[in-house]
Amino acid sequence: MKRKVTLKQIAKELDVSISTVSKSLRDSPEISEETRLKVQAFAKLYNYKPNNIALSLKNRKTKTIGVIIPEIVHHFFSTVISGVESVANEYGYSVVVCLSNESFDKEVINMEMLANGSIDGFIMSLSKETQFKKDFHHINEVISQGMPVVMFDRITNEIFCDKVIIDDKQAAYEAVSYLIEKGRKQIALVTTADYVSVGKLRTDGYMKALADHDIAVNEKLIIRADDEIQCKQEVQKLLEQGAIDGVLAVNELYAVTIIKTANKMQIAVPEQLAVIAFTDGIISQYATPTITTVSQNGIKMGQTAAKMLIDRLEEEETEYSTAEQYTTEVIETNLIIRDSTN
Amino acid sequence: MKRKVTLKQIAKELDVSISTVSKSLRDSPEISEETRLKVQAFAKLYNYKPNNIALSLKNRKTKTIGVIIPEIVHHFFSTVISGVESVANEYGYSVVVCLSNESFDKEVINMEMLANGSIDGFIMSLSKETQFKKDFHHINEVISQGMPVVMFDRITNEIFCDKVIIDDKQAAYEAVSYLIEKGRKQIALVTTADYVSVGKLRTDGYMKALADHDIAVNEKLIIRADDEIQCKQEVQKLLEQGAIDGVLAVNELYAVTIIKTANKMQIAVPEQLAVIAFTDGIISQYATPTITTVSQNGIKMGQTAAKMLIDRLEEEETEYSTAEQYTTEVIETNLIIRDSTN
DNA sequence: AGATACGCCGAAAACGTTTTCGTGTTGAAA
DNA sequence: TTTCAACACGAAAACGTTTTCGGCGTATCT
Repeated sequence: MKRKVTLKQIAKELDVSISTVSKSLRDSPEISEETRLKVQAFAKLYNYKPNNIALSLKNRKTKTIGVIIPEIVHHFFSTVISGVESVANEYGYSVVVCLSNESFDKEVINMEMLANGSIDGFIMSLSKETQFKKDFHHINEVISQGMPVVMFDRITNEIFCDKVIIDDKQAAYEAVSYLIEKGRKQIALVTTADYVSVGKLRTDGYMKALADHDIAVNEKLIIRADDEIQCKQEVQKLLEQGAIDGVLAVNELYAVTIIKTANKMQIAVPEQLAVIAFTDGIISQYATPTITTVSQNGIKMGQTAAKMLIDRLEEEETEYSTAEQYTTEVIETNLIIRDSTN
Repeated sequence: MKRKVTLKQIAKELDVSISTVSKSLRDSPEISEETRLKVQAFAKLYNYKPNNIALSLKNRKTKTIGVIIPEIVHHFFSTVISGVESVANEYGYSVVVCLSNESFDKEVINMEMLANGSIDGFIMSLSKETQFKKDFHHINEVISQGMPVVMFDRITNEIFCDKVIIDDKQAAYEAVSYLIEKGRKQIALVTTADYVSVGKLRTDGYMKALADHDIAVNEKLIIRADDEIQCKQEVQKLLEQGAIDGVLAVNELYAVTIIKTANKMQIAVPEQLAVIAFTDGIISQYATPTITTVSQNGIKMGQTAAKMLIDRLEEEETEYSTAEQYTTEVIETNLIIRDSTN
């Protein structure tokens, strides 16, 4: 078991100073070619690699990005991580992932843990509980310490930082409009509680689409479901009443639940009921019928967020940071037409 | 923008030495109560938190676990991460995730990057390319430097380290046996190339089940598909010949592809074709019909791997490490019966 | 009174780097 | 021969901690 070799050991072995070794390895012109080559050869032989921790301490930067998300077992969030990871790596950054499990406390703990020197900046999406409590002190804390934060998807306007989102309202608007154009007249919206930021926006888009097409909003057709069971029950009621011929579900799980419910009631999808889901994921691609979705492009969100954060980090370096202007990038969505609409 | 406060700053402010501050904050009995309380109050006021990097450098350990997986946009791997994260957090460890994207080179680069002091140990699953090349020098490298490695799921016997796997052979055996018990006689196996370690084992289990039930193995019923398109084509051929009434697919995607193919050919699942998939994930739960699966319990795999690694790390601490015995934990699988079998 | 003990605190080393500055040697120019 | 620049290298500080050791002042014991 040969431990990692350090500059000091090389120096001692070669009977030169640590400085000489360091300079040699960094090809400093201060060092004679003879010494330089000798040191380099020795270092290569012993497979010397500089210690990241020591570098981090010295440079006061870690080249690491912290990502905090509510859940990783969630196709959307994994795609975001995937996107973050790709551009982070491209720029020589590592990624550390922490999960809040939708819990405020865990979100706070994780942030504090990472904020103490472990990372250079954050990319995060708020937990449900945080959105509910509207308590963002932990985020303001790290920002005020000069650590850049980029929020994505589940954001809040109460925090000033860079953000990347999709235009939830517009996306919902387009989805509902599509249903209307296809001749649907009684369109339900199945969403989550309003305190989840995206839920509210999607509801707004739904309403606007109806209004623009001169369809009256029927509050009974707006279902706020906490889980799939509730979703199923509520939708079943509406279907029994023959009250709907189209539905926009706020996520894939709800959409597939709705389709299954309809099937069980001998209601054909898409003939009698057209379904569109937010969040394009695996399920929509493999459900029967395949589901028309609003694609969120998590990869691109992740890539954009990472790029914004890294720009912020490198800009800081050059201390030009009078440009304290935060920006919000909007990632375009698009409707992926599949078999659950016609 | 108030930068994080350090011991040095507190010391200067309070006109004591750095040592005194450090000791006060760690409740050392060396320090008088008066000084101690004064320092603690001041530290609390300025929200002092020790710098992790400095601690890592001093203690030569980072309290961080490195996880390298082939893909994160994959339900199984995300559940594993989720499991790792939960027990890591419980023991005060962070998790940094790197993706190999099934590429050997990226796997090597990521490992070398993390191995230089960034983490205390690895949890990893081999990329396809690595399994194909059978080049494990990068893993042996870190192990020989005294860094513990735990491999899970996609492992190799050529590396000596702790491992956590499922009994792929046994699981396949049980799945096929179940099909046979349900009266299926012509059972196909749809798998991947044999160099993927789990592929080989599952094939073995399939063969053994047939043999134990006195059914001759028909090589034509063993399909090695590189992707879903190939899977579809091959299965379609078999179905046209009426050659099969049951199938074990090595993953969910293949299973759902097979079901869709059958549906299109007016072949009823499960009546005319029973389907079982390896890897219980989202798709199986929401496909139509829902799919009977071999559950892999990624969460538990992750938890077990994390526990093994942490045990290894803390054991090292006490330098009792004569126990250089590596163990392999086998996570039990179970068949989740759904609607694709009867 | 002198020796001893103890309470309280600071200096310094260590972790592994990078970098600035200083210093000794050499050779050439004056 | 003196002066000076160029060259090659080393010492030391710095990043932020923890911890060992030593020291000083006061109180206690003989």
